[in-house]
Amino acid sequence: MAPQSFLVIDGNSLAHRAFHAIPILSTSQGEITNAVYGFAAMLLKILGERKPRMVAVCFDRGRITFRHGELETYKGTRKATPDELRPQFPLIKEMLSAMRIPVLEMEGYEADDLIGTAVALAEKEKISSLIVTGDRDALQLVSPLTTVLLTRKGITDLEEFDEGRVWEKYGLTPAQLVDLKGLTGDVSDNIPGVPGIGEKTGAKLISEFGSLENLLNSLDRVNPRLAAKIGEYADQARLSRRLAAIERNVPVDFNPARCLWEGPDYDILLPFFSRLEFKSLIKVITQRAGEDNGQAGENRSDAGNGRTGGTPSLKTYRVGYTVPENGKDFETLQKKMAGRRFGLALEGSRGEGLTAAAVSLADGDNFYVPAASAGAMRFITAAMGSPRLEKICFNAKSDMRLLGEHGIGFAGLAFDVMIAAYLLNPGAPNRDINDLALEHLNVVLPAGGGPPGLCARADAARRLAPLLEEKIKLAEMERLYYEVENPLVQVLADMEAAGVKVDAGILAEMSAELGARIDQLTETIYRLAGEKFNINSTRQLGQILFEKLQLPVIKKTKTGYSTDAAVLEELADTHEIIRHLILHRQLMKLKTTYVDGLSPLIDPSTGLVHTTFHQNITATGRLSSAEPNLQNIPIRLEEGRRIRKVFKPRRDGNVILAADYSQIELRILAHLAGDPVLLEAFRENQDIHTRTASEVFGVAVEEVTADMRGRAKAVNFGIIYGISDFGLARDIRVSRQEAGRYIKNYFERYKGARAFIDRTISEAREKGYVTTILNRRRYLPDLFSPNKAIRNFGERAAINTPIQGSAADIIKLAMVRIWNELRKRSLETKMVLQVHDELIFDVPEREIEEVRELVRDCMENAVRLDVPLVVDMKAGPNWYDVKRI
DNA sequence: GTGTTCACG
DNA sequence: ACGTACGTGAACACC
Repeated sequence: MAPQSFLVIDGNSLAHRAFHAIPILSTSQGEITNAVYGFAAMLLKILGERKPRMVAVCFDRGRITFRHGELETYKGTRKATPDELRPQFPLIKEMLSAMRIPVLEMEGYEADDLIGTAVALAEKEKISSLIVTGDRDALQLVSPLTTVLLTRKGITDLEEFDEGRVWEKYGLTPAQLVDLKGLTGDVSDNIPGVPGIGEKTGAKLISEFGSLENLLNSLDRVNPRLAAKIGEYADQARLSRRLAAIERNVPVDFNPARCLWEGPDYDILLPFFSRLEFKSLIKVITQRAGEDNGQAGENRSDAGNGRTGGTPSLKTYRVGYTVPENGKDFETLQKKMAGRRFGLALEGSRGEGLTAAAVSLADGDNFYVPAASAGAMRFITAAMGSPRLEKICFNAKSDMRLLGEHGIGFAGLAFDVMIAAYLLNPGAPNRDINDLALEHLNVVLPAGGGPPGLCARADAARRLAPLLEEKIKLAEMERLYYEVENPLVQVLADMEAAGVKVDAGILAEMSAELGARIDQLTETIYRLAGEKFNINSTRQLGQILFEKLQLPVIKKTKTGYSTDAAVLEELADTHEIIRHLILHRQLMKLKTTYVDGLSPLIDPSTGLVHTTFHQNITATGRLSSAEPNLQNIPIRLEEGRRIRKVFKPRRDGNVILAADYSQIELRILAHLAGDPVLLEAFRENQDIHTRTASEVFGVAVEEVTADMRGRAKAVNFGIIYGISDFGLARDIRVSRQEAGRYIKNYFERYKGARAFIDRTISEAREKGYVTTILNRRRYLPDLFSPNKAIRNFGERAAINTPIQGSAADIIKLAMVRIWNELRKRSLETKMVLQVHDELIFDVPEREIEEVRELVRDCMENAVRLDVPLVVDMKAGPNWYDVKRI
């Protein structure tokens, strides 16, 4: 775009386009923001690419415009603005104000007319303009100085029209487009035109006669049938032309110079984006501001003094700091730190190791300690290891792991800001410390490390802690925080650091064997298909199965044929190829994900794999595991279960101990629901699925068959997930009616469960969130969605979360107690994995009995419920060959 | 980056 | 009339 340039945006058009192009997004509090997001994203993209000197956004104002004076039914067929979009207009205007972009609107005029007027004024001053809209009518404004960007689909696909492009596309000049509209009318604006004349005929006529008026005056030269029709509707055509013509002379007090754009007011825009949770846009603008800033670290004054190029600078957060250099400095610092909580931030990475530490004692009283000298390392080691020195961190576990690589211990975690923010809203997208500082402290932390960056982060952590602590207190999550989540940080750090031994030799054998079998299957599949293709490509596979081989289509995905396991299962009898495909899929999964996926993650010097446990990911309070994910190692099918053979104790003389809670989620349901039948079943330690079968099918416990028990088991799971007859039917392959009867019977026998579900949902609607037994909280904005499917989803989550989340509370509490107990007794046993309801230990044989009892005690007595908690124990030479003990 | 599939509790 | 069990992470294909 030329330097002297004016960007004019049709705000209504862009808002509608954004609304339809972006799926419904909402903040964690349920405010719908998709149009604001799409609008902002488009705007930022265009501003970044075109770098205009002036910007304005035009909006329609008032339902009745001057055009209604000409034609009452003008735009009479327009649909009302959707309910989800309407409240987003004020937000869009708020955003524009923060962007410091003027909004033009005027009673009785449409955005188009204001745009026409704005570019007309610009043209008078020889200023070039770029119009952004989704409305093709704007093409009539194209001129040597004015181009139009039309949105095509999505929010990034734009088509640029100058005079040449208009001619190419329509064979008409921009001005003639208005005449064309006079003939053809416009369905969407309810402009009549001449009935029976469409785009093709109309364009031919206008191009031949030059204008509508010329055509109407020369009807004798048109073929008679057409001429008669046009003659009959001549007045209507003239009216239509007037309606279609964009007004370029709106009496508006405006000139382009008023639209000089000096860039956003970041102090307003960033908190605004933060409030709407536009994390990605915050990234975009902070980055852009940084680039435009030129030399980092300097704040230029911005507004008012003429432009020197680029956007005004972002006010980044600057903190003072000192760099201790000699033994005396460290001594002074150490004294200063005594008895005070301090913010801590570490710099470095796995591999390069610790490079620096920052300590924040008070506003402006920060210290940057490069980890280069022996003196610095002595200081760091002493400070980190002292439990009396209370640390405030953001993601302390990663600090602990980093220090651990240098053999430096960590103690005295007073507060982890990341974990606290997670507890306050586990459903929110994970925030890094930059986001939290922006949201709660209203400051933008400097990007990058070094003294300013690291000290600012230590400082931010220190300042964030009391704010989040207060919120934790208000939400009554102090016990959950201080007795569970905060101590768990250290526990998880130790588990990760300990790692699990993996037998690389067995892994290599498995890889070779699986590879050979997969190759054989591949050959067979190619032969049966009659050609080679990529079996892993669902698209290519779909073509082979459903087009070439003409197998019946069972299910479609939104992009094509579904070929998932359920579909293949159903096709098993229709073609020999299917059973080979099923096996191929299964073996491929094992080889790529578990066998070959695991190998590169083994530390070659120790033979250990170190997963990362994420404590701030799930919406329910569970942990997750990644790189590698050791929480989804196969067990259900024997073929996959064998993978577990490679996980073994770290040394000869140790064994793997696995302790898992028996039916913990159903026990929690019994407790929460207070259902008499469930309570009795668990108090008498009955087989719960058999008991459920007996209740649902109305037979004595002794009469329950294996099949009945299997169905009852599915019903029990269904209850925990927020059952539907459809889902249950699909799972156990009975008719939907049949499934419906099971559910009905269930709730008749388990009235407490029914009451629990109803009570939980209505309470969730009232409060906007649900809670677990340790008062963990999950907000459920989905409950208030206008979309029924989404609302149902929210209701199922409302039922499931107290159950799944309470189970997470309980095992986390048990982990903390076990870790403390192992330590207190100086046992060598290491806790190495947690798999939601199961803990895995690496235990020296001599400790096995003591550890078994210790673990059982801590797990079974982690909390007191109205039903007993029961733990099953297994031990063996690897994770596969474990036997009950 | 998104969609599909599939492994676990 | 619609879309359907809850919660995750990883590999692959394809844009």
